[in-house]
Amino acid sequence: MSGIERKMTPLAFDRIPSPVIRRLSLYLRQFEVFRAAGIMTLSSRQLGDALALTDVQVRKDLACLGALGHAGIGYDTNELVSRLHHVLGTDQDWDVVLIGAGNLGSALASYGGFAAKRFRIVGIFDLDPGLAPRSSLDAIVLPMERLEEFVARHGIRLALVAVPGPAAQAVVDRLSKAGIEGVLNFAPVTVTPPAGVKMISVDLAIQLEQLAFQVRAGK
Amino acid sequence: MSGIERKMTPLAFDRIPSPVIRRLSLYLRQFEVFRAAGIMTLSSRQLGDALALTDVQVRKDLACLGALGHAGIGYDTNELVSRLHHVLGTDQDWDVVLIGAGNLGSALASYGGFAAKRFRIVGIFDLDPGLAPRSSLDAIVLPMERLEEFVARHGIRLALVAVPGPAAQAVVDRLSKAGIEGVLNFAPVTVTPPAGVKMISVDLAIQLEQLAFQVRAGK
DNA sequence: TCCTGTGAAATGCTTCACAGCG
DNA sequence: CGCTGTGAAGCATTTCACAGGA
Repeated sequence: MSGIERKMTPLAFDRIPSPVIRRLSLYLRQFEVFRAAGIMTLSSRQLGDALALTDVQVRKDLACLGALGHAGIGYDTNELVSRLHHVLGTDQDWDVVLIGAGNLGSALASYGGFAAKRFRIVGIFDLDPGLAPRSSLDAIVLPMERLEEFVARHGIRLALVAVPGPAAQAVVDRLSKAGIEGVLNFAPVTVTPPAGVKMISVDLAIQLEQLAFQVRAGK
Repeated sequence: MSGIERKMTPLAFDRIPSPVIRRLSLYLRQFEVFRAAGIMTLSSRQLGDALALTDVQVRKDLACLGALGHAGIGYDTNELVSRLHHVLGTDQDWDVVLIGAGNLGSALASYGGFAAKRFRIVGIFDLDPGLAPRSSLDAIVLPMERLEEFVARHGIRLALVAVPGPAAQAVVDRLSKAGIEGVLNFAPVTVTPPAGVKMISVDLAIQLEQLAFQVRAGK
């Protein structure tokens, strides 16, 4: 297959059901594991076993990207990795700003997992720019006043928000005005995304609470 | 349980649909916000507006806890807060161990949000116990050898795993043998939970990837 | 035979429409 | 009236069953 590469048509991404999109990231992660192990081809069954999904579900999901499987063989590891990166948007570099250089913020700043997916934290902002969060940071902590200019100058579209809860909504509103289009919010409060801004919120305490529920329910 | 209050029947928690359970944590967080503002009663409409959900969905969800609303009035803030805490399991203290005292691990150790929900990190374990992660920690970093004894002695049921990806599966297996029943995993790999262990995984890079997708798709 | 892809059935969740209470 | 609770309808997602290629 792939003489020179397959077509990479944009496809109708907006019609992929969101449960599928969430799983695509898992497929990608898993394909990369198998590829690193030198496995060139993978069946929907193998992939499903690894991720605790059925083989049919894997096939239905991957079919959303177009017919990429090979009957009798499975899916080509390299092909799927690049296809999934393309669909998910990680076939390009993304510059990101981080707001908040406290405990969580500095952990995010030095977290290696982002760089592995081509996300680069190019600016860190905090009310107190004196905070030198941790040892080796790629970026320096800047005062909030510099935010708008920095975002505009670098054409940044994504932001990580790791500020205290009470500050979060105002920060997100300000980011929106500065031109940010996507926010990954770690503040443990409900934040209403301004028009035109996509937001995903991760509340660590809520995740633990959900786990406690499952453990108690034996579910 | 407690004299006056409502009955707090266990109900059939295991039949609450999981999308509902995820939202219950959001309702709880929101009820607490309104309660802190001195608001004693809340309608499904108000709650829905705050969380970008329809009023019907809020009512259907809360109906899973039994008929707690008051027609013409709404839901009693105090009543719902304690009911939700009871259902979700945060009406009791949970002792938690943390495995991994690197960047993310030490941020988790000093994250205030857990304590606010009555989760207490009582032990931190790392291959390198010399790591004194950050300033004021409630717990000291212990060597991995002490894990089993510690978990057994304190009767701990929940663990946070913030170790490097390649170590995660082995750590989770070991935690399971030590008696842990629930794992909140931050390692960016697929981990298969041992029998009898509930697991929730949070992959920060995947969240950012999902956000990038949404931004690019304009969806 | 081992595999993918896909209509069709089954399931689960959300939304609608409305009965009923304070 | 305003607001809850709920059967029924409407949608979305998952699972089933099977056709067909290598």
